[in-house]
Amino acid sequence: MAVPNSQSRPRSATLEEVARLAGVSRATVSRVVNGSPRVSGSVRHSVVNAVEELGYVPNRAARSLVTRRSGSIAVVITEPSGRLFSDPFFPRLLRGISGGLSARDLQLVLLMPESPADTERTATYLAAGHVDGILLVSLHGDDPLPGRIARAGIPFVMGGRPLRGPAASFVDVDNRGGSRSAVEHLLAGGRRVVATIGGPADMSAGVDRLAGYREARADAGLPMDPSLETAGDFTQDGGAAAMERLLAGRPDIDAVFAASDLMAAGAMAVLEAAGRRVPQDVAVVGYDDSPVVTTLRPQLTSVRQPIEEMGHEMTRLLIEALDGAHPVQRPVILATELVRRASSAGRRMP
Amino acid sequence: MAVPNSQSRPRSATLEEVARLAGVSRATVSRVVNGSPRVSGSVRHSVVNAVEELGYVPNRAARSLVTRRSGSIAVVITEPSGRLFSDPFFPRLLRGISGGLSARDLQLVLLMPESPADTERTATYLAAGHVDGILLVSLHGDDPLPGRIARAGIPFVMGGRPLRGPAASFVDVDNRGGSRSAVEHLLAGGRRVVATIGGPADMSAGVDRLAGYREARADAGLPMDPSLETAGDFTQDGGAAAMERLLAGRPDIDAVFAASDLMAAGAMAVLEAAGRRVPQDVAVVGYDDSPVVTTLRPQLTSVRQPIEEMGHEMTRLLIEALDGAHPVQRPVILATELVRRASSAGRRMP
DNA sequence: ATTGAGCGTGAGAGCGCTCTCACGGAGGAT
DNA sequence: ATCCTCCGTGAGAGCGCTCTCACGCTCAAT
Repeated sequence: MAVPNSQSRPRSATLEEVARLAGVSRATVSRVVNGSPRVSGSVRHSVVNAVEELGYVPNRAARSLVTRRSGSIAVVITEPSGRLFSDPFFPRLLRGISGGLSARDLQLVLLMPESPADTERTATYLAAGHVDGILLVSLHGDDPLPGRIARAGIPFVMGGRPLRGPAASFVDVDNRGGSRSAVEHLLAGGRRVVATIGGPADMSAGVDRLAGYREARADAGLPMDPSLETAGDFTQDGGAAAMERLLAGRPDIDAVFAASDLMAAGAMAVLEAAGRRVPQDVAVVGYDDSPVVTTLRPQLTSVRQPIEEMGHEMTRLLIEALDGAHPVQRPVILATELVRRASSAGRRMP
Repeated sequence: MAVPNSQSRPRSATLEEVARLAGVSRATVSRVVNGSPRVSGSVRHSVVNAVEELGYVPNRAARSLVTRRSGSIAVVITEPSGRLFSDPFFPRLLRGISGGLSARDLQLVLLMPESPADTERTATYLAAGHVDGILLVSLHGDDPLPGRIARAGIPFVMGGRPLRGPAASFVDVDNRGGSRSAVEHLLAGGRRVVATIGGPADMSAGVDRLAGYREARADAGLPMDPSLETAGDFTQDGGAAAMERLLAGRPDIDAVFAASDLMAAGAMAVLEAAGRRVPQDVAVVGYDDSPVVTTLRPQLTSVRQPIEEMGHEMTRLLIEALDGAHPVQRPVILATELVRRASSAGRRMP
């Protein structure tokens, strides 16, 4: 058992003490603290003074014991290690989320389950109602969390379109449109053998970006060609391995669209090693427009996603769900933008 | 006022209900749930059954109301935006911290104050005792948080040696030794005009890495030379600007040690633009050994820091402080390792 | 047999807060 | 003058838990 050392720490003032000092009842102090309008000016004033004099801060535990609200929301990032290290996506998303929170006095609790055991613990924790709402990020198809949470009746919002699971609010970027614009750009630049390195097939970001690639080809009258499609795991190593597979099967490739910048970086390294010049021999386009793109040589053309805004929207939707008695489930899709750089310079100059 | 929608959600079972089902008192259920040894086998068994049948999960608010412990610890990252986006340091550190937590049933609360107003809110929140302990990361010299927290008597551990402020436990890497080894490596490779791009002067990581650079020079009989020293802010842009300053003042530079990989990347871009070849004309060494180093051409020699381990150690120290009645203040310094890559290949072959 | 120690269990207080309800007084309508 | 309404305030219950204390039982020591 842990040693109870709480006694040694200074205990802050209680409502009771403030009430005594101000010469009113606990109920009145509570009203003032919580901004109730039903308090006369003079009483409010003396209460405020007492609060300041004692440095009173409400005890959250006591408050949430009766209100059944914790005043905090959880962000759950379910990522089997690896990406969390290298992908700038997460810090940016967190920033957006935390920015959206600033107006409300809500605390952000970050949970990063990795093992199935972690996920189980996390599910229990969440289902126990220890947070008022949940943001789920980086979901894979088979994640049990959305189901568990939905059953427990806790409001939640997902980042990225869920492939399956219960109906719920989510925020996503226009993955399909983004990759479409990337591929259209490559075709417009005179490229004819355009391959793709897709994302994981169990994530909507992977599925949708592949769909956009196929659509752009179809619009240009190009049939689907399995020898030009392969998948990675969004990491640099995964991108390199994918590029090797593509090159082995289709040496005539003259453009590659990778579903993440890191995969594009891996692909470029492999192309370089294989003696292919970028962009002269093979054009490359990435996805994310992460900071890494400017360190690459040549600099990488990439699909920019409004990641901070995505986080911000997620928070907004969740707060809406927290406030409204009627939980409205709705998707929010954010637009992407192709940022052209040297890695995909066209063959024929316009 | 917020709409109270808590009523609509299913309420989980209480101790009372479990006790009734198991035919014992609340106190006994509490003992079982908290693993007290003073319960007979048969009673324990029937309580466990009742707990499972009802899906009982203790209410944290009620528990911490009486125990005066919240069961959570905060990680406070005080970073004026910018770096949080691009620097892989933070996700890695968080991973280490959260890994160190897994044994204990502690929740991680992440706080990222950016503005002074945020910092104020955060200080109030923390001082109110809403968390049992605090991890402070990325502290700048003038941060008011350590003082506030120390005064409130809440256990905390800092990441990185504090430049000033109250005595406290901290975990740091051997910044001085790390940069020493980097500069020694450059000198051993036949470089003679070795410059440095240091970190911010208000952070110990900046101060200590500069000290290591000077020490290595002194050991080699080279005097301190202000024209070879400049400082950046750990970002890529900052590194680029610093490199430009250096090059303008000392065109004869043949090596640069940058106090972060991102600054090294910025420096390399400037060198390239200036027509200097890396490593033939100018050798470059970075610090962090972050994933970005392998995307650079040539690949970047860098000082590897055990960042995950640092997070892990911070958690360990904090838990120690939480458990022990006597808060021992002590520093932990972790070793670094120079990882040699192409960007600093020696001039004379050994 | 008698005492006492020790152990498992229950009763009950109380953590600090919110919220309902009742109450008294002011002020308007009759 | 009487009644009713409304509003500011206080009393008090109770949220779910932990923890102290007391009780009764068993079993060894006398």
